[in-house]
Amino acid sequence: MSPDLSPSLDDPPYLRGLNAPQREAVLTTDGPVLVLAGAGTGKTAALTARLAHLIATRRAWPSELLAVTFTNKAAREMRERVGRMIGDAVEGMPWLGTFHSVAARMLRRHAELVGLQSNFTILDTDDQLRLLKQLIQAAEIDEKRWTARALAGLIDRWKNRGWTPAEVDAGESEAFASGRGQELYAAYQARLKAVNACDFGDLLLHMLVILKTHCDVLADYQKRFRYILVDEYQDTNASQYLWLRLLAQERKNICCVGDDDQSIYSWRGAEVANILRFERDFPGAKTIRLEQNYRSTPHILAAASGVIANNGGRLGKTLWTDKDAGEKVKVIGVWDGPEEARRVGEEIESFQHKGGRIDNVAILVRAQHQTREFEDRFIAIGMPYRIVGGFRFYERAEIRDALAYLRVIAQPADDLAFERIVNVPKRGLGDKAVAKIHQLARAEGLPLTAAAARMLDTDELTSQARRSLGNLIGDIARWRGKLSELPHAELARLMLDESGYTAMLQAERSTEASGRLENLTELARAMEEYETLGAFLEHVSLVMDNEANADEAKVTIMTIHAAKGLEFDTVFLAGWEEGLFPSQRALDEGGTASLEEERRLAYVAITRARRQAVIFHAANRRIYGQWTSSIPSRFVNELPPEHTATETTMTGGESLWRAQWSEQGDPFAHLAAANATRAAQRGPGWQRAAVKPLDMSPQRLTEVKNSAASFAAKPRGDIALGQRVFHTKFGYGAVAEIEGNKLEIDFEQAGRKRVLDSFVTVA
DNA sequence: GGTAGTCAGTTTTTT
DNA sequence: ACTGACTACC
Repeated sequence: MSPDLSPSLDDPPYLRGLNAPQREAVLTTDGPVLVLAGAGTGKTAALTARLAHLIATRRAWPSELLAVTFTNKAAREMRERVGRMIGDAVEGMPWLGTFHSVAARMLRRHAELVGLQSNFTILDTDDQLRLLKQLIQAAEIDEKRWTARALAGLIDRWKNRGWTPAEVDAGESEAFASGRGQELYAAYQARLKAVNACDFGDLLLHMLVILKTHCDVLADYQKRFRYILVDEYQDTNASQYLWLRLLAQERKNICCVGDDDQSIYSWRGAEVANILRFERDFPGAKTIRLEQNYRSTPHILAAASGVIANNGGRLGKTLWTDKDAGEKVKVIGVWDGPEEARRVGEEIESFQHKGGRIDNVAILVRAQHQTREFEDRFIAIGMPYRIVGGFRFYERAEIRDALAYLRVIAQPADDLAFERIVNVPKRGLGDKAVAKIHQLARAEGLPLTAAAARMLDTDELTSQARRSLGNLIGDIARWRGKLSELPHAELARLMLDESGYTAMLQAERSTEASGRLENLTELARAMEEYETLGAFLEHVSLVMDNEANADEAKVTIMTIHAAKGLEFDTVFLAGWEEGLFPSQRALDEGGTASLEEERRLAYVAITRARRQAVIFHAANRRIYGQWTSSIPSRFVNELPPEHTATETTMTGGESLWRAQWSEQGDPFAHLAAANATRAAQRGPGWQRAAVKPLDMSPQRLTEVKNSAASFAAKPRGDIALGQRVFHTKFGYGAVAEIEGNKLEIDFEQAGRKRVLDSFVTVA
């Protein structure tokens, strides 16, 4: 059945203004659909109309639609636009969100199936690295040669591919510390489970494992989701792909929207192959191409098309527009970085004098460090600017500290949070004391807060440290008690005061410190918008964006990656030089595949412009403090000359550079994407297993809350009264009394002390 | 146990 | 050039 695509007066509002392919994308509701949407072709309009259509025609209730995006921004935009079409019904769309937020929502309902409690913590990169570092040290691996960052990257890659530790083969494992990668991955997962936490990759991987191994859970979701909608499909990784394929298998009503030419995230696991083989994955799939561009002028489109045409293996689209030709793409060669910044500044000023609004102007760079040059210049000339990316609100140290306090209260097993705050502000609990607590926690299998509480009954710590730790533990217990009485924002303020954190910042008396205090006030205020502390912490870990001053008109400076999905009247594309863009790393390591991704980046960059794109390249650039001469990017040469206007500030002109520049062949012509199928074959099959309903009763939650304090002592068998033992601090002694795992020992040098049995060895 | 000075590693980034 | 981590000192 083919839907009627001709516009008519009876059209519901959501169809108005859509062109024929867009209407087809909306009205082809059943069966698999792939929408290939080129840059600026009204993809989001079609997507939101499709959701509205499904709801308006009663094909599905809002709660029966699964709609996933990659960024919170895209999710928010979709929610708003659907809301405008269908009104409040959008409130009932719990499954519209990012992959990670949807997966987290699911995982909280089934956490126990992978050994977590439903209030699990979602770790950020910082926590993750600290944890991995501990594991690397514990495994006695040289942490200089094998860094935590490298391991984190590797584990992330494995998770992106949908591999649990058991699915990592020896060859892959070889990639870290001579084959110990898998072992460390397994240890990491065990530690995460022990502290009731997971990382971003786990949100998807755990859900994938659950769907694979619990077919009743899978069947439930397959039944629930009548229609599935996926945005930016070219950015999905293997694990997301497998997750989608499982969920769509039953009804096969899956609509994926994407553009293979805009796939720029392979370095974080995205596999363009997913979109390229959609028709094979879902036989009978209908492919719809959106090719009419509503954004850019013909010159800009032609320039972008000319560049991207150099890539192989594309699905192929021909963008067209009915706009007037407009201005050619300008290519400007300059002497060095500072001159580039100066020229851009001048161009913007003249744009301003002609009546242009500078919030319609963006400077796009390849790498974050390039933003500095522009920042310096704009400060000098008083041009208002805004740098997107960089430090986000929730990544600031003071915010992370405050969050760690909250996590210690909300999630008793969260050792990483405890470690972060144990000596912030300084309370005389340094590495030595923390190491002791760690040792005990490990020996007894306790969370750190519980181990610390136990430690207070002993003479292990110096009296000063003990007093200090006692106060902290007492405070934590008190705060936990207040959790049920006090609004959580109030509790946060109370904690920051009572812990001495605010006082610490006040004592600093610097401008930064007062900014930090303001940030903390802001944090507490943000908390008021959330029902529970748990909901707030979830928001923070999933939605790390910074919504601040958007009022004043400013020039936007950002990376090309950050600009994806945005558009501006005028776009300045800086640093188009070999080694910078395409990046040296892409040239050295990734072969053709990397180079093609850089080229897609160039395509994304050019297509951000509505009216004018200006490309810069400098002859000299300072890289890591060294001045280096550079040649124009090959992408400059790929621009069709009839659509560009070239200009140079150098004598001799651009031909000088072109003469130096010679075509470079590519020695690497391979890149395997062979792993997705492998993971699918490896699955443990469709085992039957009972699913316990999630217990969210108050009793259960209290149990969880108290569990930190209620671990039973396990006395060890090799110690009896009178046993001669050795203690690293107090030396040799004889056991005088035993009470559970607490010992009274008469030490030969130090006298009688109370210690825990895990600190002594039989002498 | 806390603080000041020396040395390596430097894309892109969202969740 | 810059940042973060580690070592040497107080």
